Amino acid sequence: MNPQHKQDRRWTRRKEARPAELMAAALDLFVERGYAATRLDDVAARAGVSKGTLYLYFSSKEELFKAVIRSGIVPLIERGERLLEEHQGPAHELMRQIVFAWWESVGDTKLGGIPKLMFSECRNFPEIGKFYYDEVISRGHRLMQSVLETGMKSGEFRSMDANYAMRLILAPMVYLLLWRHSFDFCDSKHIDADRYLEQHLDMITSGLVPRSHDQNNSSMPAKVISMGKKGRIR
Amino acid sequence: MNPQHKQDRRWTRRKEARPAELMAAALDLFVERGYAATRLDDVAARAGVSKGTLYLYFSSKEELFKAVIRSGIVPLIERGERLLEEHQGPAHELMRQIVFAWWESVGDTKLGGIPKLMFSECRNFPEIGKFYYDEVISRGHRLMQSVLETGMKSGEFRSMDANYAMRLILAPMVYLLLWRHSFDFCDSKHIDADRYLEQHLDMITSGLVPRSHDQNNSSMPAKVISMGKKGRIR
DNA sequence: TATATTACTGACTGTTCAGTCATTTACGCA
DNA sequence: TGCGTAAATGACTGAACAGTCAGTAATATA
Repeated sequence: MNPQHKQDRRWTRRKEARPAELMAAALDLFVERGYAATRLDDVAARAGVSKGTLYLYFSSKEELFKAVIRSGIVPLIERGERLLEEHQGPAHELMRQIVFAWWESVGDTKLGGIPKLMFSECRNFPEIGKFYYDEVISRGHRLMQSVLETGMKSGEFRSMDANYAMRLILAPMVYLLLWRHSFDFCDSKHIDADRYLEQHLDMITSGLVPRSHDQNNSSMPAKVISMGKKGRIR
Repeated sequence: MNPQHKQDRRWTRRKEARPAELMAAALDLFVERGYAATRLDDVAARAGVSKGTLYLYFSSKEELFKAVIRSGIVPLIERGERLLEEHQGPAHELMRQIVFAWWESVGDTKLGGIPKLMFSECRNFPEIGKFYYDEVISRGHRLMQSVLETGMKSGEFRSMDANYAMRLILAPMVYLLLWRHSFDFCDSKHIDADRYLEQHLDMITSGLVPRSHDQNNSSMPAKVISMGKKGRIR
């Protein structure tokens, strides 16, 4: 009836929605192809606008990239920090909670592509790299290190260098993410993330070596193993 | 005296040496800037030739990239496999040996940039990614998994899923490499690789939880910790 | 020393793509 | 209903760069 029906219009004004849509499209493509190989024409097309419109909202490709990173991760790290503040009870429980919460909200999500992107591009964009390091990585590090230190103080964990331990616990988690976004497509044995994380938690708490009475064996006690030629455990 | 002295020549013929020099230059620049951001003019310049010469030896940028990857890693994985064949004695010793040999010959070397490169680019070059996966990653995986299975059979390690354990042991190693080639420059606390690897070996063998008599504590036994809500240890 | 061969050069081409801007279209408001 | 303005367009520009090739200079051979 109405000759000016919505369908007739070549486009509509949607000032409010554009930035978020453009950022979502950009995240998809950056993750899929990497920064350099992503064309802004494609980003615009996926967001349903023309390239000119993109430039109304972002002044350059680099600014768009920054915005994507910023908006993707700020809320997440804050959530982790809240978990730490509010937690009561044993440290290993908190650790477990953080590991799986992180996987559900980042790893198993589109956002999981951001760390991969940052690892790939941070040398080409040191400024963004520094931003990501300060706002995400270092805060994540501090978070996990606090958990460990709490556990060591209470005697729940044996005492060791918390800085290195923190890195060794986070490494397999981040590595899983990177793997998913790079070589997973080659891998015939697809990794079950829950099982991987479960076994990770198990290994770092129990170690590879059998507990004293678990079964007979010819192995040396753990202490000796850890004191090889370069033994440096302070 | 001699008017045709070597210094007077604009260039000399060095057919044999060119490919290796070009590949070395390319490795440097690919690692430093990534694949897309590396210009072939710069590669040629660093190798002391013109771009035309580069094309005498490599038919395209992608072919050059492949050649760099291929020549860098083939010898290394073979060395690891030889270690496994020849080894006598406890598995943890072999593991230790592999970890540090790998670090010395790859991690602490220009070659250490290759894994970073491959993680960054393998989605853009699936063919090269597949090649790298088949020739390097899967062989590395098989190697470490054999070590673990040997140790489990002898009772030196407690039995668990060797595929996942293998990944969890390799992850912090590769992660260290990736870190070095990306965020390390942001990090005020530079990681001491030996110490990191040492603590890694220690943690996976001994775990975080204190041994029975180490000290009093309020922690739960390790078995309980590993059997949380999603317990899936087969 | 003269000639043939080929490693090497570097200016050139064609393409791709970030970023621009004159024009067109939607829409709030009088 | 028409007018002003702001949103959106898409053809265009200029720079960067992979890949080419006609020409040049080093070296082998005679």
